[in-house]
Amino acid sequence: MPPTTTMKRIAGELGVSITTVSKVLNNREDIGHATRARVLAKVAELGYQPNAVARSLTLRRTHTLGVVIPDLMHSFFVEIVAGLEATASARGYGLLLCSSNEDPGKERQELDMLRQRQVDGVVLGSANAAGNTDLLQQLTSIGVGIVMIDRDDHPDVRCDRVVTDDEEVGRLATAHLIDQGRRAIAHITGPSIVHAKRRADGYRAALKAKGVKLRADWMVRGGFKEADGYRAMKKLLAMKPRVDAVFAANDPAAIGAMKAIWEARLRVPEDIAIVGAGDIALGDLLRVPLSTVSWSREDQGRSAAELILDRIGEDAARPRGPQRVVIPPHLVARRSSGGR
Amino acid sequence: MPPTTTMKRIAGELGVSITTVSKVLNNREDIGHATRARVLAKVAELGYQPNAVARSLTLRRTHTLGVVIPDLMHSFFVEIVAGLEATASARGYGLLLCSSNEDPGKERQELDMLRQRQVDGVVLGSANAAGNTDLLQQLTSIGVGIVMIDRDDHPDVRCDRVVTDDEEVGRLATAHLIDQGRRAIAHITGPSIVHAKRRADGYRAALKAKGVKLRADWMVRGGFKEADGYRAMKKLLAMKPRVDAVFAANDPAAIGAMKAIWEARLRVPEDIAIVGAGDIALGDLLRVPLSTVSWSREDQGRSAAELILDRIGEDAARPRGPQRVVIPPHLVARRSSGGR
DNA sequence: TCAAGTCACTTTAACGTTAAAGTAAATCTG
DNA sequence: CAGATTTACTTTAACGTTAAAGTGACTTGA
Repeated sequence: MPPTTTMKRIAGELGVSITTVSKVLNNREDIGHATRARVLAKVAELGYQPNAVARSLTLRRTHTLGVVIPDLMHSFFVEIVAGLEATASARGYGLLLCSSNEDPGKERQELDMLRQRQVDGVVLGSANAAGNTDLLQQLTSIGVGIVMIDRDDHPDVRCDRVVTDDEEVGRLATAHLIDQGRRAIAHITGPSIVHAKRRADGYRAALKAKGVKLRADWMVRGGFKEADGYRAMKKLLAMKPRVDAVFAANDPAAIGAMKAIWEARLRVPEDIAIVGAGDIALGDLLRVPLSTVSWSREDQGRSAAELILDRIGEDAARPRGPQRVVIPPHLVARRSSGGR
Repeated sequence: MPPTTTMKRIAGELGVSITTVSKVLNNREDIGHATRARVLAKVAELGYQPNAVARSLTLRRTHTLGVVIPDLMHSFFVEIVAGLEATASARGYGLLLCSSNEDPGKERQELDMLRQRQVDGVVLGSANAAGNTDLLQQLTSIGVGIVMIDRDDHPDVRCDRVVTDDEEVGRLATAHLIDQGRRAIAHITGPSIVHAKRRADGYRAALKAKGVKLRADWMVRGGFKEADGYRAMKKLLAMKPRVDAVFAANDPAAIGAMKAIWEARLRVPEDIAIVGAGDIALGDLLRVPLSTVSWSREDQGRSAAELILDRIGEDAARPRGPQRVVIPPHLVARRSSGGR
């Protein structure tokens, strides 16, 4: 192994002090023309690269963000990470990626690891992490910036948040179905998290706004998985009169619902129109392309990175209160709602 | 901001030397019962956490792997990262994630960044990176381990590799179509990289092995994107007699081919059977579920992590030559091939 | 009983960098 | 032309940790 090139080596070969080399590399003013040139030449000759670890130690800055997401396999989070990566990388920050697998224990462990590694900030995409409030507070207290993605829990943690307008998601989906002339519109709800509840609120609000009847038994308990949507739809199909449209809390649930409809030998959208939410990849390639409510995950990731970097970066303005960025959703009308 | 708890602080409060604290935390033998207990108590009381940056500086080990992939949006690479993450995290290693966007320039920049950050190893998932051989060699020369995923270029770089058996991929797909009774089997090729060429080799080999005629004009130039498959299929549909089966170099191309078939008012698989490769997410939810050849990307990621950690980890055996792990593919028969 | 260990520590130095304070020599100022 | 200022550096200390060498006190062995 060749000896690593350090400032010491450069200084030694030139007969100047290490500090002089450091100053040249940091573009300090108090270095003479000639010396600067000599140092730069040597740096090029030896292919010197600064050691970021040593730098981090003195500067107390790692230029690294920790990213904790619940599930790498879920395209949703990955798209957010893509947005994060683009912004962070452009600003010279690295991303330390962790997966919590929805497990608060693992999440805790990962957060601890990130703290030990002295990351400058943490992006938290976990869907559930009750119980780690203490750690999060501790992190902010030692100056680590935190951004939460699509979460409204941990009210006591002073941090930025980037969220979707979930009520608007429900409103857009439902209003679209009404606009398509449907009047018996059901909702397959998600799990009991704020997230999903707000989508249900939007569903109710849209019906009310347009004066369409809301029947309590048309809101059936579902979930965020395909099987949940399937089961819920089975229940809806058993009711009379039959509903003519369904807004499912997310796309996998909507796909499950479609499967149940086909099994009952009915047609989508002729007999029952379907709208989901989340715009999963390939939704447009399904047997019946799925209408959905979408929002830019890349923007969400980008915003998260910007918030945190503006808070902790060198050019950080004076301290400011917790920010909240809302990413607006929009309707993607495909065939499942008869929208196209 | 509360003062950070360091070994210095602990040593100070107890009136012992910093080294003593360090020894306790590293479970060294030469510390007395009583002292050990006192230190441990203080550590717990102050919630001391070691500073990984300082540790890295002295130990010359960051316990971090760099991961460079071409595209975060592509589920293929993400699944590999998931495999990597699980293994690395379990062994106490962090993952520094970079996206090269298929751009050799950006890749170079990312590799440089990883070097400055003193990562212990690099996992290279980039699809193309001609021109960076020098950097890679330099990295290995300073002791950084490298694993390449699904690549056979850069023959001069001494590193481990984890690849699929692409010829087998082609063989499995083609043999399956033959077994389904098809005899006019076309192949939509991928781009001109070894990867895709080997799949074509497998196609030819399978036909030959089973004595099925191979017509040169049944191999049409495609690509790895949906549009490529669509275009290629258009050409195939213009030929007489019509083919009754197609093996597309990957799933997106297969999906494009199906679209072309439907546009021609033909049926899949009744008129033309289709098999892809790669097993993209949701392939089973398509209008016609897509038959494909799959292999475990998670295993691929896991293997990569194991190879590199066994090479560079503290428990690393004596130096060994470059390893090569082959992940075996298997057929996933769905409806598009009439296989189910 | 005294040299040779052993035990339980401490001291010193180092990892590669930057910040702050120090210092000669050259230059300006009135 | 003496004192103040500027220029172009160097010295010292620090970031938080670990490795290697050192050091007394106490134990062992013949």
